[in-house]
Amino acid sequence: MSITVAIVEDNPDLRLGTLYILRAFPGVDVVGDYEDGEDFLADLDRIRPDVVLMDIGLPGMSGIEATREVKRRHPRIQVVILSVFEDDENVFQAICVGACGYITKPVAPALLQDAVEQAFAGASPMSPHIARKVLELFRQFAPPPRVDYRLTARELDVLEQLTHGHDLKRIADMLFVSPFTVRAHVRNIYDKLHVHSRSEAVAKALRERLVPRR
Amino acid sequence: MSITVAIVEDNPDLRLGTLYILRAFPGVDVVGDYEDGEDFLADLDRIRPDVVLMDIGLPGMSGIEATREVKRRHPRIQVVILSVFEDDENVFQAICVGACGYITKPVAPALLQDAVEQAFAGASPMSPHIARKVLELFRQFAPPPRVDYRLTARELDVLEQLTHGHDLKRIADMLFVSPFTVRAHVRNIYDKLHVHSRSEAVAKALRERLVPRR
DNA sequence: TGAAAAATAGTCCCTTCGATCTATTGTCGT
DNA sequence: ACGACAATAGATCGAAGGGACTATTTTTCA
Repeated sequence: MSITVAIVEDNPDLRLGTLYILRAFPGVDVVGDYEDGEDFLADLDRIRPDVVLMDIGLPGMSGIEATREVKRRHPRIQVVILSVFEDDENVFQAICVGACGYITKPVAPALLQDAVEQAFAGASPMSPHIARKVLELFRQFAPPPRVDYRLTARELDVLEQLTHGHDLKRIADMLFVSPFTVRAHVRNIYDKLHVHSRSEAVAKALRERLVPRR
Repeated sequence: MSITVAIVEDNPDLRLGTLYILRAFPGVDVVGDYEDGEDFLADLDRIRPDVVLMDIGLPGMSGIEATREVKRRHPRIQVVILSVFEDDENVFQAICVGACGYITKPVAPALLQDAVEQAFAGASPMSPHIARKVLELFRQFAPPPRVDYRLTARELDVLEQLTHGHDLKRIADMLFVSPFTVRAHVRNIYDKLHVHSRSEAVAKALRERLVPRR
């Protein structure tokens, strides 16, 4: 039983090159090659490949959007991004829409075979440079070594309300205290965070995860 | 100029095996091998390797803890985890303490050389299975898909400055325009984001990643 | 059981902000 | 060449915020 693969790549040379390279490998069966996302998605339900090799820079819909649609319709299909782009935004988007791998072009033939097999086996083929980007992005979202500003529980209550954009009066109402009290807490928060305005405090609270993100 | 490498691995066979394998490669210079984290850290300031190959399951302090200390003292040192563990928790911890790569043992000699060179070059050597785990972990922390509020480039400039806590005058100075102009942009931002205060706009910008988080 | 810390409430003064306007210039796409 | 939109600049007014204070009550904890 071969691994069925579809290729989505607008550059004819790259598309055909990839096609012929994969044909050389036993165990891999290319069931379709497409020059844009629309054509591919029109065929998707019929061909149902195990693995999709997806370019990002396509005419019409982008490879990111096409990937989103693939995963929406067939979550078990493994999509590997093959792209010249390696900027944070594309990597981030690719992960978020459900790509299982990300390789920068050009791809050596042996790596291409590895990528298909790894993707099919439930692993993630990924270029080392991309992996680094993923790690860096990850650290942005993971709980960072949080600094202890010695905020009291009440101060954290107030700070969280500040991040919801409420003014002193509204916060006072929600916490059942006087606006003067809230103001006092806010002042203490400013001192402890070493900031001088509401927006700076809110930014620090969110960037350093002093309060829940949502 | 060789890449200097330190090895931390308690199993003598694996440690010496790794050592001798790396010795076979020109361009790589093993400057120390250690059987636990404490010994390694005692030598760290003296040997200052470019790359550390770190086991996780060590006697005494774990490789995770040792990695945290390495990155605290020398942030530019690249630590690659070599471990038999591939559970979510170890992968997660390794990333959080600053490891730049994660490879599961046993490691083929050629991969070992690649790993050292990639780590030194600012990339991240990572086994495909680990990469998959990282992607899955990433999606657990992934923020919601970014909404397009149709903010203009200039409005995004202003919004980003707001998240740094600056007031209108300072932002005006930095963007070389009048405070009135900044004020106008801020108003348009409020309209588009459907918010009514500075802190609410800042919170929305950071929570929904409309501006870089750091 | 005290002292320290936190939470509470208040005043005064000045600055900044937010809402609502008008208006000119520049740029992009059809 | 025109319309739509963006960027720029400005006025006015009341509301809210921020700095610098004081002061009482409650909680915590050694």
